[in-house]
Amino acid sequence: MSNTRRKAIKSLSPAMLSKVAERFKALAEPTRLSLLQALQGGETAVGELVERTGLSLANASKQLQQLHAAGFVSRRKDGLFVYYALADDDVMQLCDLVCGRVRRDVKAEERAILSQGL
Amino acid sequence: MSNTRRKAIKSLSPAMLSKVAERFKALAEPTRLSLLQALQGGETAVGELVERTGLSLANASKQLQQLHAAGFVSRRKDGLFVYYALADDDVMQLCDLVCGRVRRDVKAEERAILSQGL
DNA sequence: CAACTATTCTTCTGTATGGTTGATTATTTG
DNA sequence: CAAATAATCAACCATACAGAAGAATAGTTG
Repeated sequence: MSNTRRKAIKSLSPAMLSKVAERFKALAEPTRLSLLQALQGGETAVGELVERTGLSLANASKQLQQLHAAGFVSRRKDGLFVYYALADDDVMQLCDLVCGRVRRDVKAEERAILSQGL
Repeated sequence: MSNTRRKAIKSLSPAMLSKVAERFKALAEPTRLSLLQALQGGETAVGELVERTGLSLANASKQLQQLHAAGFVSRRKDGLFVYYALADDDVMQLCDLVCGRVRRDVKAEERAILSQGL
């Protein structure tokens, strides 16, 4: 029996899979997520992001570059400052989806612990 | 577009950010994505997944465990076989979002190359 | 039980990368 | 020009992890 029923979702080429994985990888680090979070207020300079996140300047800069390479944030230089911003709202859609999962799981875990303590 | 109040991640705790990052990390590897892709046909045993993906048995098993730990796939043992399945359709929503981005970017790149050759 | 099969576990190696530190490049200002 | 500020770059270290190979486990069948 072979896979006769092909769904609307077509199989991606290995090259595509790599690119997709790369994008996910950019979101797979708490520090980068916190930067994205800090960017929700709108376009922000690196220094300000450092204050909001508590990251070191060098590290923040490095992680922002990765987010930029992955296409999740835009970059604009103006004078001494470099301003980053969320590239579009795909990012937040992604996070919302995952956050939903996490919240559900956390709640389930809490329930499990509670029922244990009875 | 009206200025619909976008429900954003409001200051997730570091612990939450870690959990979210972990979920993304599970999707940040081509091999795991290919396993998810192979699971689109429905519940499938490990051996069959190995055939579809070309992964080694040990590796496939390992990666499936990670996907399971992240809650993206379900696991059911029946006799000698272990059957995995997509846990829900969140996974595919996530992938579709990212695939959309990747496709757009690839096309943009193609255009860039074409316009260079003028 | 013993032989067999599907899966998982264990151990190992190479590589990728997060974060730090210090130097370096832009840009403005005196 | 030199000093000050914002950000990036470069080198480094420690850790994490994908993937391979072989041993071990669990369920099946005679």
